[in-house]
Parts: sequence; structure tokens; C-alpha cells
Amino acid sequence: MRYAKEHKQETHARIVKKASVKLREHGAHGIGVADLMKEAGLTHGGFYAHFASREALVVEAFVYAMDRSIAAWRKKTETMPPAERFAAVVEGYLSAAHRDDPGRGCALPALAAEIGRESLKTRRAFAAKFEEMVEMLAEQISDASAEAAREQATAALATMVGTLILARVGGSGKLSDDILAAGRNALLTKAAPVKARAKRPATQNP
Amino acid sequence: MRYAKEHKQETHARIVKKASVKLREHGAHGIGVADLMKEAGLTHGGFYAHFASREALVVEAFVYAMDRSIAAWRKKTETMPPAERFAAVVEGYLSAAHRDDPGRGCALPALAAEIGRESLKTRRAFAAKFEEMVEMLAEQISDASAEAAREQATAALATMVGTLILARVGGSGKLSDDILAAGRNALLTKAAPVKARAKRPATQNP
DNA sequence: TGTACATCAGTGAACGCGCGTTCACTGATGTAC
DNA sequence: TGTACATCAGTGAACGCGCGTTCACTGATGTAC
Repeated sequence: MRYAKEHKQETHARIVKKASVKLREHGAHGIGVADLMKEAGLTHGGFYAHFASREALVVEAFVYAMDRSIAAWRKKTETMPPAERFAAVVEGYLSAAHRDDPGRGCALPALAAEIGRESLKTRRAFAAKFEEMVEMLAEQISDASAEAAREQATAALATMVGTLILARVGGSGKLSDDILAAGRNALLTKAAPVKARAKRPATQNP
Repeated sequence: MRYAKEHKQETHARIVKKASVKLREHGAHGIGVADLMKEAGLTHGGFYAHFASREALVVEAFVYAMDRSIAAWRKKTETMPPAERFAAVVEGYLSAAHRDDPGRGCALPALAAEIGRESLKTRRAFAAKFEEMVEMLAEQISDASAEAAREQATAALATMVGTLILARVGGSGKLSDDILAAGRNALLTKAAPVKARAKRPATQNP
């Protein structure tokens, strides 16, 4: 080895990490190979020494982002009483801060729609990470059987993803805040009958 | 007038209609001007006699698709008893048929995530149609005040959009069917307490 | 009714540009002796 | 310890290609007289 054993791996990891931010910000097709390499302080020519194709980087960057999100949520909730965990995840996910910072947020709202049109191989990689995220969320639901928790977690994640996507279209004004609040209310008061559903005060944009 | 008065308008409408299908299928950036014009039986050179820019067509095509969806749902539900209307919309939206035919389906799952990154002007046009769709859905919710119905409709639409996007990543196998079923169950049994929530049989892929 | 003309929706070549990908090369690094 | 060498991560020019957009032109149409 002419270079330290970990040198290339470190560079590779740096490209993936920077790309995962930029791809979440600009979409799976919204930024080019040259700009992604520049983010990591490199030129575009070296790209194919690290990745078989641009699409391969998109997959790696997505997986990286999802792994970080899953780990962060597990860490955040592990010190909480079980009954509060699910609500904590939902409040964090459907916050103005998350809406306004896609680059550091969940990769699903940023990338899932575009990925639905990619190759089967790419979609499978995404689906696997999606399932991991569902499992993580299901663990936060304490008042249901494992099977029911999984189904509820699937639907809750869909609601969170859809809400964040729509809130981002709405920008950061009242319409957008209302969309976030509607999603939070739906997820956090779902056990109450519709007619008697209490209105939770909306957490406002800081 | 050298040509029939409606001639150019008809061509314009044909371009918009064909484009709305292809853009929903391939995404807001997934198909070029030349291919969109070819869909309408034209060559690309005439494009700028009809639209100020490619983005202008994307907006028109989105508006067209949303108007058609809203009208179709209103028509579908108007002959039903009020109590059945909301469920009918949800069942139709979260069906395998809708998942597998994005070109003729709702424009939100197909385009919203990409639109969240467009210009303010474009996002405003989208937001306006989104609000119309929320209004339409709120009208189908009979057992709540207007304000509560609007909030529930917002959250329900977010759940439907997120569910469809995630189901499309999942393809058309069991994972994807499970995602659709979870969304349907969450929306159609929401009044029941979590622990007692009944499992509705999933409508299977035809 | 017939002929010359004006209109304008649509054509297709061309524009500059940025993309993903390839490849011969560089130069900093550690090795051999 | 010093010098020649081998390695290989990273460079930057170049590739073919498709994109959005522009524009001089065409030719079918209806009008004028």
C-alpha cells in the first residue's frame, strides 16, 4: 500500500456523505457528477474509481441517509418512556425545521417519488431501507401487537412522507404550517373518535 | 382568421393533455420537449408558439391533471350516500390500479416532490390546485365541521400521496400491496381506538 | 369562378450548453536495496 | 541514509449525446377583387 489503508475508503465515504446532502436538497437527478465531486473537494474524473455509475452513488447516498436517520431516531427515543416515543418521532418529523432542511432530513420525501421510476435493482435497495425504517418506527409503538404495530408504522410513515412533500410545495407560510399541523393531529390523536377529536395546538414555525 | 378559430387552441389543448400523461409517467424532468411534442403529433420547433417555456407546460399539464381528477371524483361521489363518499375516494386512490397507472392518476404523487424544488411561482400554482383538491375531499367528509373536515382532508390526502409514492417504490408485489392496505386501513378505520382497530381485508391487485 | 395575395401554425436546422462517462497522464507516497 | 523505482488516487481534456431554445422558412388555408 502506497497510501494509508483507509485513505481511499475515507474519500469514498466523504463523497457519499456530501452527495447524500446535495441529492436530498436537489433531488435524485437535480445535481451532476462534477458538482457532487466538487462538494467532496475532488474533480469529476476520479468518480468512476469509486462508483460503477452515477446511479450507484445515488443508491449509496440514499442508504447512508436512511441509516443515519434510523440510528438518530433510535438514539433519540431510547431514553424516553415507551409511551412517548412514537409522538416524539412524529413531532420531530413533521416540524418546520425538518421541512426547511431537506439536506439533513429523511431521504424518503426527497427521493422516493423519483426512485419509483428507477430500475428494479435500485427500487429494491430503496425498499429494503424503507422496511428498516418501518421496523424502527414500529418499535416505537407500544400499545399494539407486532403485526399491528408494523401496519400502523407503515401508514404513519406514509402520512409523514406525504405531509412533508406537500408542506414543501407550500413553502414555509401558513398553508405549509397547516399541512404539517394536520399531519401531526391525524397521527397523534388517531385513537379518538372522529367527531370528538380534540384539536391539538399546532407547534408553530420557530 | 386563416384557420378555424379553435384550431390553435385545440392543438394547445392536445399538447397539454398528452404532456400531462407523459409527465405523470416520467416525472417533471423525465421527458423532453421534443418527445412531448411528438406525443401530440408535432415537431419540437412549434413548442414556443404555444408555451413561454418548458416549465410553463409543466404547470399547465399539472393543472389539467388536477382539474380532471377533482371533477372525476366529484362526479363519482355525487350519486352516493354522503356517508360512503370518503371511503369511495380512498379505496379508489389507494388501489393497485391507481398505483400501476400513474399516467392517468393523481398528479400529486407523480410530481409534488419535484415541484417542491421549483420556483415560487410554480409552487404557488401547484399549491392552489392542491387546496382545491383538499376542498373537494373535505366535501366528502360528512361527520365533521367544515374546519375539521378540511384538516382531516388535508391529512388524508397527505396519507394517500405518501402511500402511493411508497407503494410505487415497492413495485407491484406483496410489500407494495401491504403499503396500500396499511394506508387504506389507517384512513378508513381511524375512528376506532388503536387497540381495537379491525383489520379490513385488503383489496387485492386485479 | 378564378387568380393573386396575406396569414400564421407548424417545420427542421442550428445554437450553446451541460451531462455521464472514458482515458492517458501526473505526482505524492512508500518500498527496495 | 540516500537514491531509483513502483504504485495508484486523483486530474483534466475529450467523447458523444440530448437538452431547451431560437429562427428563417414552408405550405395549407381563407380573403380580396
